[in-house]
Amino acid sequence: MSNCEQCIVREISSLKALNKEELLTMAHCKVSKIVKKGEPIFEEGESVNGVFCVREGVCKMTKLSPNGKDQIVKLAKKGELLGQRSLISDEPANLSAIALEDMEICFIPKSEVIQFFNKNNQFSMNVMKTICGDLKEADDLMVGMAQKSVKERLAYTLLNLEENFGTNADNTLKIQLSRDELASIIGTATESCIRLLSEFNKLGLISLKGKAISILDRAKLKKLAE
Amino acid sequence: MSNCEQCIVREISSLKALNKEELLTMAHCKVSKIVKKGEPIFEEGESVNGVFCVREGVCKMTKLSPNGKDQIVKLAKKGELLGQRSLISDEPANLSAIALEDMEICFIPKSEVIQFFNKNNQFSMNVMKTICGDLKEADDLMVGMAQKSVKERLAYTLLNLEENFGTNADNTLKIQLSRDELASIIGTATESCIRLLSEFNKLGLISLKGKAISILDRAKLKKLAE
DNA sequence: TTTAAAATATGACAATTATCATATTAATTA
DNA sequence: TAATTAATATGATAATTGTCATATTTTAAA
Repeated sequence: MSNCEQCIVREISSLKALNKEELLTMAHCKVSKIVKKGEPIFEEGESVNGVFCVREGVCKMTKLSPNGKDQIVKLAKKGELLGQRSLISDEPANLSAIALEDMEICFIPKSEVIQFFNKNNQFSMNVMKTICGDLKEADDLMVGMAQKSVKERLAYTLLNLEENFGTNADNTLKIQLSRDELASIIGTATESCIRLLSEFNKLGLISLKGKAISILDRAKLKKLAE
Repeated sequence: MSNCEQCIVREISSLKALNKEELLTMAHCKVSKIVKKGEPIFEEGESVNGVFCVREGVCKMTKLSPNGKDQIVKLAKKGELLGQRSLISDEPANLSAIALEDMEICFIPKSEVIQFFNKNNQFSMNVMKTICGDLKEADDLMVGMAQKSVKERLAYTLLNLEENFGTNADNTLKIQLSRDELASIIGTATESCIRLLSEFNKLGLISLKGKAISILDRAKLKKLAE
C-alpha cells in the first residue's frame, strides 16, 4: 500500500485539497493497478462505483456511436480523475476509458469520495472546476465538429496534441496515436485522415516518420485550423 | 421585490436546496428583468458576475465559430440557471444566451451564490449534478456531430425538441425556431436543413404549416435518427 | 527468418453537403 | 394597403468527405 501523501498526482489534481488525515484514509482504501496498453479501465455503461486516479500514462475516453464507430471524446493523462461525472450523477459511465500506453492508476471507492465531498468544501470546488473545464472543452469541440472542416479539425488537433502532451527530443509528438485513433478524435474516416496527413506532409507543415508525427510549421497549421 | 419562496423556479432548479433564510436573502439581492425575444441575456466573452435564473421563456446558448456562423449549443428553459460554469471557473462566458421568446429572468449576484456554495452542501451538489448533466449532453452531442449525418441529426433534434418542449393542442412543436436556428442546432447550412425538412414532409414524417412543425411518425423518425 | 496479420497509403468513385442563384411566400413597416 | 424586407424554398453545381478496392509497409507471431 503506497503512500498517497507522496504521490505526485495529489499535487496536480482536485485531491490537493485533501488534508493529511484524509490522505491517510485514502491510502488505506485505494487500490493500485497496472493497466496495459489497449486494455480498458472501465467501459461505457458500466457502473464504476468510484473514481480512477491516473498516476502514469494516457488513456482515451471514447463513446460508441450507433453506426458502430468509436469517437474519442477526450484524452486523459497523469493527474486526472476519471469517472467523476458518473459518480456525481449516480449513473453508469457515459464513456469508456482505454489505455493508450501502459498505465498506473488508483481506484478510490465511491463511499470515500462522497466523504470528501461532504466534509471538504475545497475538494468539491476543485472537482466542480474540473468538470466545468471539461464542459467548456466539450462545448468548444462540439462547435468545432459542427462548423469546421475535417482539414481544419486535423490541424487544430495536431497543435492541441503538441500543446497538451509535448514533444520528444527529435521534435516528434510524445503521444502515439494510430491513424485510426487520430481519425476518431477529429471525427472522420481513417482514409480521410491519412490522406490529409499526407497532404500536410507534402506541404511541409508536418513530417511523418512511421507513426511519429512532428510539426514543422506551427504558424501555417494554426492558420489552417482557423 | 417579488418573493423567491413562492417562485416556481425554486422548486425545479438547484435552488430547491436553499432554506427559508437563504431564500429571503436571495429575494433581497436578486434583480428581476424582462428580456424581449431576440435580445441577449449575456454574450460570449462577457464577465457575467452572477447567475441568471430563468423564470419564463426559452433562450438559446450559442457560440460563434471562426467562420462567422453561430452554433446553438443548448436551449435553456424555465427553471434553469445560466452562467454557472463561468461563475465556478471564474472565467468570462463561453456562450451567449439569447432569448427565443419574451423572457422573465432573475439575476443573482456572484457573492450571493458563493455564499450558498460555502454554506449549503446540498446546493453545491445540485449544481454539480446539473453541470454533470450538461457535460454528458455535450459529449453525446459531440459524438452525434462527429458520427451522424445531417439527416440523422435533424431527425434526432426534432424528436428532442418535442420531448423537451412539448406540443400545442394542434400537435405542433411548442418551441418556435427559424429554419436558420434549427440549422444552427444540427450544425448545417440553412438550405440543407430546409431541404431535409421538405423531404421529411414529403415522406409523411412531419408536417409543415409555415414555421410550425408537427411530428407525424415518431417511429420512423426515430429509426432515421439511429 | 518466414509468414501472417495489421496498419498505412493511395486511387477511383459515390454520397453527402455547401454554395450560389433565384423564386416564392410571409412578415414588417411606411 | 402597398411596399419593402426577411424568411423559406428549390434548382444547379461544386466541394468535401466517405466507401470500397487494392497496394505497400510495418508489426507481430509462428
